[in-house]
Amino acid sequence: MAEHLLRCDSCAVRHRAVCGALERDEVARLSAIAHHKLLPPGQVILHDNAEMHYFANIVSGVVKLTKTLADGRQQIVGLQFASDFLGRPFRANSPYHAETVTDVHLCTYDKGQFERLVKEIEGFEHRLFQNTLDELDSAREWMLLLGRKSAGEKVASFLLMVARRMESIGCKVSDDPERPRFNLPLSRAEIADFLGLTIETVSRQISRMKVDKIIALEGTRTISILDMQRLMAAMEQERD
Amino acid sequence: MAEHLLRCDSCAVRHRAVCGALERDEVARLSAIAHHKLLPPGQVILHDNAEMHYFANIVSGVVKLTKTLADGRQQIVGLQFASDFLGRPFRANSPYHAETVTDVHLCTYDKGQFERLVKEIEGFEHRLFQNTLDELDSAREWMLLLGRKSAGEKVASFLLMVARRMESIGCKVSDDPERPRFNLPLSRAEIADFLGLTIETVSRQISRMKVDKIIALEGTRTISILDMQRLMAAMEQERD
DNA sequence: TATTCACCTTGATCCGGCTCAAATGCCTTG
DNA sequence: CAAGGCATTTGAGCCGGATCAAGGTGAATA
Repeated sequence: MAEHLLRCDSCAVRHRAVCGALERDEVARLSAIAHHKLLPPGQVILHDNAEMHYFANIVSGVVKLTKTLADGRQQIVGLQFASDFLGRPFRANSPYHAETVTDVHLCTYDKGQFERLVKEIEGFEHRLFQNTLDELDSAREWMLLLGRKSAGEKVASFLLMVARRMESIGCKVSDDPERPRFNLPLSRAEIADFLGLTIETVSRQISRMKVDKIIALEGTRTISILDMQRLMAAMEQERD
Repeated sequence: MAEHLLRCDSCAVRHRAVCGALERDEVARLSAIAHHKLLPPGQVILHDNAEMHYFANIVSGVVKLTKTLADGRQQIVGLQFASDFLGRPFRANSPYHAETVTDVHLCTYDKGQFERLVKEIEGFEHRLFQNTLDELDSAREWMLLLGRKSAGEKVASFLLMVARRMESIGCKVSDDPERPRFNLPLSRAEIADFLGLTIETVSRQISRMKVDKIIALEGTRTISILDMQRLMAAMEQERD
């Protein structure tokens, strides 16, 4: 656990991610109890059902939430990006496992202190609640994907989701909105675990999209979307 | 829409399902704004992305939440039983479709009045928040099932989930905890949509469990679990 | 430059669950 | 009780994605 602990002094901008509706002095109160942690890839943040001792904002990097069956089959049940919140207010533990996917910069808060602030600051819990509703929406969106989409549709949906997320946190490599270019944060194995597929199937679908000139690869992690129209068509839209 | 509207006068017990931590007089305030609705099976409660005009407690019956792809493939993303809450506080609309599965008795609240009460009553929003965290946990549990479990494991998990839910709301038919007996609220088609399978596969798995003497059927909807041990083994446990 | 090792791709084969088709309940209505 | 109509079961065959098995690639180390 080679974690660096730094004083949090100047990340108020990031704190707004959790508490956008809060007043300036309330953000300051949050900053006052925050510490920073820098974690390498593959670091376990939270063991299955273990007690959680802190909350955190992701300042940069990607965290995966996973669930695993007794025989080792694994499913990624959530992906958290910069500005996402990590932790379950007023719950002792969580029924899943959280692990860094890339280098991750966390802004952490002691559980007790944080929960006290949540109670004291008007509208704070409301905001966390709305965050959780968003997470629930994404989870259900992903249930539709897992239950009903083909391998090709799954991979297309995944690439679009990552492109959108990377765009929104300013991690895109290119500037052309019609031809996004970005670094995949996940390995093929992790993509497979997210989509309910095998590594081989993911690889084959990506290769096919490359042959079809829908995407281009540089190395294995940098992806350019060449034909947004066809990528979106490959995803199969929702009705209504 | 053959809906019956009744005055809600004596369902304070049910209201506690939403607001268990509330004081007696606060429950009374909730009762004061409540109306009852009786809906037949197959009734749409909420269209995809439509605006929602009310909140509701389910007093009895089962409601399914579904998402559908453009070509008609459907996935059930949530099942709500008696005492569950329906609606998204402070959200205008929902990205899914809600429909009755059985006869459903709803205790409904006008959106505006309800949200006013949520703001006024100390701890009410907190409780709704915790409910939503539970829903998020179930959704993620189901993602593991959809992405990584085999057909047999899916059906076993489903039967156990329904048995547990029916038990907890007092809808069991038999009293032997080792040999639960209950009426399946869902058709084979709905089970398939819940598990990401086809009708035929669901039917075959159920038939196999019948042959294996793990369960017994009376008609097509009444199920007895004969061998809880083997049913739980068939489900494949989670690690940790 | 060579070596290693982890990750990724590609090929060949297999199989679980899907599709298509038909038969069998089971409830409803006359 | 018969007839009709839906839900469910059962069968036969197929196919998408899994599995098994080599290769290829690229970054880190020697």
